Amino acid sequence: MVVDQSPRLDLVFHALAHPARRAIIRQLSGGERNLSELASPLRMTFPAATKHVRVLEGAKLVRRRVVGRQHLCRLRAAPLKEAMLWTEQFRRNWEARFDALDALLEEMKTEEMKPAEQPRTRRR
Amino acid sequence: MVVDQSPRLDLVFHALAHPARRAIIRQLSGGERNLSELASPLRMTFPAATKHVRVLEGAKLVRRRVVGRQHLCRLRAAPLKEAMLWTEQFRRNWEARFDALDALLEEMKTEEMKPAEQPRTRRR
DNA sequence: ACATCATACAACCATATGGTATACTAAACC
DNA sequence: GGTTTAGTATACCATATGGTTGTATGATGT
Repeated sequence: MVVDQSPRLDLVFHALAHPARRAIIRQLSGGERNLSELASPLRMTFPAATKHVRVLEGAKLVRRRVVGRQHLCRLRAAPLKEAMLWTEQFRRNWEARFDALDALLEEMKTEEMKPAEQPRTRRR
Repeated sequence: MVVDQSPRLDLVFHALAHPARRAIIRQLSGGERNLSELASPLRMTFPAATKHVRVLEGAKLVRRRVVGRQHLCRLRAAPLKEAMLWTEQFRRNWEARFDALDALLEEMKTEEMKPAEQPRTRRR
């Protein structure tokens, strides 16, 4: 498992990487919306906005149901949970209180694995 | 604040959207690595790999320091925390036990704010 | 029946992305 | 001093992305 080959995460993170799509998600967190409602606050044409919705659908973040001439979209946040779980793996890397311990363990490991590498001092 | 205009999040989520870059982050979570170490497990040429490292640097997820001819990279996970906090906003949308309450609150809100909108029944 | 509304679809465009190959620079090693 | 070694820089390529305009379709309201 050298390269974390997870096309699902690719799609989800890519979907989140655009402000318009995050704005859509935000709107949908307030409940179901049709495409016009989703598009109107975005400073772009309607087709552009619906393309963003399609990207979100591709990532399984949005589900659409057609009612008459309206396409109602609803947030499916489960993939966000997956994304958050992936991110969560690295929590210890941003928790400051672990920094010193991390540094120590790291130096002990590098010393026994790669004796050539001298222990380094940490800044911050 | 219609469109969540946060270029930082753009960069972070985009950085996470590629398996090679997630693999690099994973490696760096085990401590400092030089570019060759980062590149070797990725099935691509060295220049391609260093481009990915640059993307991570652009998102402030990786910091590089030069020691002799080696470029040592270290994970800066703080931006991951930001990303996780953004995602966290929508936790209630994927927590099943809140679904019924969410639906109720949503219907109450839409009834008082937009009287034209008829309360919709929720599936699932 | 007709106009309007909500949306789709296609063509097109500029730029970004992800990759390659090749040539270059500078430190480390013998 | 010459050869690895580690990494950069440039040019190039195919495809993806994010946007536009214009046209079509089908449901709704009068």
